[in-house]
Amino acid sequence: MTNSPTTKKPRKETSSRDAELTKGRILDAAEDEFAKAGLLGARTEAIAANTKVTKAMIYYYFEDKEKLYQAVLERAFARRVSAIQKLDLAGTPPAQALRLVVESFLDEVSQHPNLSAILFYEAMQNKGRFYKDIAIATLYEPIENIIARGIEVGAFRQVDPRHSAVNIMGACVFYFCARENVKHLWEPGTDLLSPEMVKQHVTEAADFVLAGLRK
Amino acid sequence: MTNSPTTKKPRKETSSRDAELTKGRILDAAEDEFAKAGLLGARTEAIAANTKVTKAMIYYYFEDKEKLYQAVLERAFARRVSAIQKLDLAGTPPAQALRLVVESFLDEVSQHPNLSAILFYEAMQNKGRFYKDIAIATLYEPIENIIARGIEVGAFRQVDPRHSAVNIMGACVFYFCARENVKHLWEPGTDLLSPEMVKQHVTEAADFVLAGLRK
DNA sequence: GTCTATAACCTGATAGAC
DNA sequence: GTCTATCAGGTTATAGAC
Repeated sequence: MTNSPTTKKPRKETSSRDAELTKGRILDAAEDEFAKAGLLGARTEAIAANTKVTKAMIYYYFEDKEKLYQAVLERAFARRVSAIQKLDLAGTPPAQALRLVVESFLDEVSQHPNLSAILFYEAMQNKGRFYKDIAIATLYEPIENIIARGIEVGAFRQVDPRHSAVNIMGACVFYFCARENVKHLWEPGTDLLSPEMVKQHVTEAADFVLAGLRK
Repeated sequence: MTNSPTTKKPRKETSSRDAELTKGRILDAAEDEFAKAGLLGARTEAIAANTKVTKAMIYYYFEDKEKLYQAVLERAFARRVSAIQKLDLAGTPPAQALRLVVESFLDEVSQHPNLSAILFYEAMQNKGRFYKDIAIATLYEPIENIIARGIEVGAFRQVDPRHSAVNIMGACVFYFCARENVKHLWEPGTDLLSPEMVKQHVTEAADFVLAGLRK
């Protein structure tokens, strides 16, 4: 908002003093911490430790822990919303449309694995207190609608679209959420977020979902 | 261990003073609390509040919060182990066997919805620090083996058994874990743990899984 | 076995100097 | 904008009476 011509000028290089940078760093560290521990378990001290500034800065920029949490959710959902808006779901045949949403969602989760964990914590501990409506609108309803359409057209089995949408989400995100646990199923040292592993999961999950509904 | 003949005699009815009863109550309350908040977020105070005894009893019987958590996990897994041992998986054709494990697992989760939440928290927060091995042996490996067999026999598609096992677990438990959030998809006041809703989920999930693998 | 009281510590949040 | 210091309240865990 300041129009001062000095705004863009790099300041002393000694100690970084940049509002946007600091704010961004806090958001990044907070996203990590909330993904690991949820709103309840997250520690502001731990967030600060992964930042190049002190704990006091969290309160300076975000007022309190809960507001910071909401800011993290907002940023994460902004990505989700813009991703889903790019898809022309209504104009695509159901089977293809379903693959589109699932793959779009999985691609995003692959690039931001924190999202699925945060969503899950939010659903489990906070009962969707903060993001309920937007989550339903961007995650479940699009899938539910496609399934309903697919049944009408005779492309999908006679399932309950709502239950199916929920189960599909589960099949998609579980891998990411539980990765630090299920990784023990694979050879020691296997990174479940490596490009190859992620690619395989996306393929497997999308195929699984499509096969599960197809008539 | 005490052989005293007075052991079974009911004591004064005034103030219940029964070791096993108290221990059981603490375990029950703890299971609820850990399912809601995870090891990290759980409050011993909250556990005590849902017991008819005080917080001090938790430490008297279980030493500390982490030991109590482990006791809860052990009890929950004992149920899982005994349930899976009752099934004759090796002697049953793959498709049927898979339906058997999935339904057995879902039935148990239906009756003890806490299990799925605890498993999930354990996987996410604690990275399976406490129950990793037994979880793999009782949850993932049986499914993985059936899938591998089903592919050999030509009953299932050519999938990766390991990835599929993980995705199947996700499709099964997500409904229970996220119930307080996804319930907003249904009419207000809908109880996702009601017998009808649970029955529908079990049917939908089992069908979905089978259809997703069948050739 | 169960309680009350409290110690010891942790964590969110703020004040005030720079 | 950033830091250090610190407070207030919450939380685990224990001591000791009954």
